[in-house]
Amino acid sequence: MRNLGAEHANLDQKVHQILKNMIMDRQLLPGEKIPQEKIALELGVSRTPLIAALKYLEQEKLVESKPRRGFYVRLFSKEEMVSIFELREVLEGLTARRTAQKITDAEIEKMKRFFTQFDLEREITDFKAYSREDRRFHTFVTEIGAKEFLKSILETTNIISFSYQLITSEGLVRAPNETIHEHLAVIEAISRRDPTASEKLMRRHFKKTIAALTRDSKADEAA
Amino acid sequence: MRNLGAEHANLDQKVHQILKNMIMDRQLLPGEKIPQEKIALELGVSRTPLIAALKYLEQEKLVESKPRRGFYVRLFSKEEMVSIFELREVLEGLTARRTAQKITDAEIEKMKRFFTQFDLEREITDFKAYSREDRRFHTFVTEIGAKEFLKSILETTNIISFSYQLITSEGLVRAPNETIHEHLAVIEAISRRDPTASEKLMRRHFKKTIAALTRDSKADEAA
DNA sequence: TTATTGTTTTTTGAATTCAAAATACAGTAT
DNA sequence: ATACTGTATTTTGAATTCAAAAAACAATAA
Repeated sequence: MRNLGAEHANLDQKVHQILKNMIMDRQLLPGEKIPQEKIALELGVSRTPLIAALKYLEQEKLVESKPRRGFYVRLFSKEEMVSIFELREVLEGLTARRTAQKITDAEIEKMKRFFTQFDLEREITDFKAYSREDRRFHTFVTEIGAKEFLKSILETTNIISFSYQLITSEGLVRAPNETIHEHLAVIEAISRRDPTASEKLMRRHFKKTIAALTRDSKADEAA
Repeated sequence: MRNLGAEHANLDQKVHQILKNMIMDRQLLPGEKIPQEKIALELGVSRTPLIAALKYLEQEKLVESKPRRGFYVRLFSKEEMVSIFELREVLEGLTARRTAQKITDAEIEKMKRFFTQFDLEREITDFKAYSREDRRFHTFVTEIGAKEFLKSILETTNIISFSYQLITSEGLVRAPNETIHEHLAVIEAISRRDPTASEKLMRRHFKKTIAALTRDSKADEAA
């Protein structure tokens, strides 16, 4: 029962971050009800900042409120997942374009080191490491290319797709050996500072994931 | 002092909508501080649902909270406005594509009636009517093409650009006689059910607005 | 006059309280 | 045993309360 109260000026963000982590770590499962009294006690705060955080998460679509019932961890349908990736397709496409325009030489060097830990000749089996690198890469591009606004929107969709990856865990949406080449192609285009190609490649990358999601079952790709 | 309390199960949304309207109607001006006690009294509710609504608006970027200072109506820099339109460019581009795929015959008929009130041969001088029609048209397309997710994001960006139009009021970003043709072209492409053309035209429509915004001053276009 | 310091008032962030609604439970009837 | 009804408990949505911080103001010093 770590006591957070009476330390920071505004508890909302802190509680928000903790809840977000709890959802991502699957301490709170999709569909599950969120026990307010219990969690408030656990964190050593009152229900007030907790509810504020829950309402924030509701807008982020990570949580759902049923009136007079309480808050529940949100559960995504496949249709919604497709919608989320469609969003990322256009948004991160735009981001890639801007990144190609703004990136510095030093950042290019940094970017080129992404995914170098993986051997292209062999099959990539460490899904966890790969999806972590995936996330780090997309975050990196976003940091450079997105203005405050876009970033806050992308953070939402990012986190959602992250939580999705954990859900279908073990099997990612697509095989790393397939997607790594797309990632490398994006890196190459941004390194060349080619905005149009960067955007196109980033969108293509997502389009393929969308196609994979749309193919009825998902039994095939993992191995 | 209309009393809202003790009527609906959840006051947050109601207060939220009222505040949103107050901002759009410019009863609360950009940069101005929002007096909580006063407004709570005016609406006949306590500060609790009011603060919840303010936090919602903060996520929508219509309001800004300075810790220990209170909430202020947000004021947008030109750079942010460009960022907002860039967002709309890709998002509504995607929406137009989906609309072209999903639209029914009846909806096409409805859509074709947009902007018919204006005479293409003459100069359009009723900016207010035109920008209302503009908003209605974009909302119409969004309704059809966007899934819940996209829609909630577009609502934010939409409303922001709306409030912007009021700010530069009188002079819109671009002259109606210029933009009306782009609108008609989008309508035509969607009527043909051509997804690619629809997306391209919608994006081009926004690209031009972005270009206009980027051109240093805005003294030229209105007349 | 203009700064500077100390005091009062206001306003915020958060806890607590409270009534209404929903849920869980127990006892009875079928 | 199962269904139904009425009561107790829990939990929610919202008001109220409270301490700490900020702003407004007044009095004094430069």
